[in-house]
Amino acid sequence: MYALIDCNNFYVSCERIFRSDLINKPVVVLSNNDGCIIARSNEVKQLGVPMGAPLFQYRTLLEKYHTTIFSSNYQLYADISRRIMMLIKQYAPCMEVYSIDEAFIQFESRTDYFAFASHLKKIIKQWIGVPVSIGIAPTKTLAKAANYVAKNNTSNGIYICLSKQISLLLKQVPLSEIWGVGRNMLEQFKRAGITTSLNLQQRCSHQIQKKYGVVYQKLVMELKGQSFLPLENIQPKQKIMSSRSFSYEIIHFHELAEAIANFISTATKKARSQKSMATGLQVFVRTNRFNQKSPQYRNFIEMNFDTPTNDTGHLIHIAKQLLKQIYREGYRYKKAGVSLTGLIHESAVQHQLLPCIMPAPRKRLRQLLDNINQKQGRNAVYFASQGNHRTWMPNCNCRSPRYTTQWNELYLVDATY
DNA sequence: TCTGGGGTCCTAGGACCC
DNA sequence: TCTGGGGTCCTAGGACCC
Repeated sequence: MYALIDCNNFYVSCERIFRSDLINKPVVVLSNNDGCIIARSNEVKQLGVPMGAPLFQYRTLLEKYHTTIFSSNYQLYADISRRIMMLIKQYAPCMEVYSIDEAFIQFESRTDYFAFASHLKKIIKQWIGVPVSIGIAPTKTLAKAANYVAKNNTSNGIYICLSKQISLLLKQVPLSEIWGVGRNMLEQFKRAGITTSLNLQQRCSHQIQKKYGVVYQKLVMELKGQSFLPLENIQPKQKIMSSRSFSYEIIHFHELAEAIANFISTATKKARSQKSMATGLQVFVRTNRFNQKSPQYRNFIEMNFDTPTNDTGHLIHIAKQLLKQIYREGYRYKKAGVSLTGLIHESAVQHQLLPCIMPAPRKRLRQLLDNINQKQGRNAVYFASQGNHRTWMPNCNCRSPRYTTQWNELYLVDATY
């Protein structure tokens, strides 16, 4: 059997840990640059505010209901997530961390599913402060569906589906909510007369495979109760991306280059932390696609290396050369980013026959930089090309304190002393 | 005025091999 | 006019996820 443990309105719940005054009050969390609404409390969902909606379209409505608005605080959310996952792991060693707010666990059949789920739910609320929903079923896809019912159709946030009860479960889950059915497939299925989860479950999996491919064959088998998707281990990323929308539209090359240098710094740091080297680099820029009045331009360039690297300085240099090739004067750039591609493990690097371009001292330098930044805080030391002011950095005007990861932002219990 | 930032997998088709 | 029968690897694009 599988269980899916999913945090309720995760980012909002993280904010509420330290703001108990906001429980049962409308709360939203915004994307980078304070652009879109990416997490909503139940009160806000009930107002009809959709996921991913631009803030400016709903600001009046939110203000009318005295909604508390937060910029995103990823350091906080990542730390809370880490604590929850560690706690779950104590109860269920066979575990897959599926996303920042979801984990699958697998266990042998037992008789006390409900007691087990209730205990887990209670302990996570008590120790961490985050409410979760738990769905239990014979396959991962069905556990996802059970979690949907747990969240929406139950009062205790737990739903258990045994093998014989699959039809009863699927009757409560719209096809659009089935894991793996996106907007496109929903349309395609609809044209084939498949409009409900049960319709899809009852189709012959071979015919589904012929028409839609092996992905959807597995999906149908999973809906029938036959497990095809195993728990997966955390794999090193195959590519690492870093990009941002700017707080204003950038015109000058040097500002764009400064932003790109920062993206390289972020991406290479991630690559080093998973002991990966990049064999390729992509750089892209684009103007504001929503501002149809100003001329539009977007471009992308990539380069592959003979010698894999994760050296920040080296990659900043290359990225700047690439940026020169796609930068055009006269445009107003709103977004840019980089991707490290073809990542391979350090130990798998094939060295060149001819002298390596990356002498050993660079490796020591990289380690030193990472160590200092680890101890002293992000960007305690950085490359000059990353700039000092970074005025282009996305807005985050309503970010809460990073209560659990920054000494100077600790939760203040009493300020009298 | 204001519109996020990441990822994965699969398939079809072309280039190339013997 | 006639023109084999296998393979592999790579890439672009399309689908999905949070």
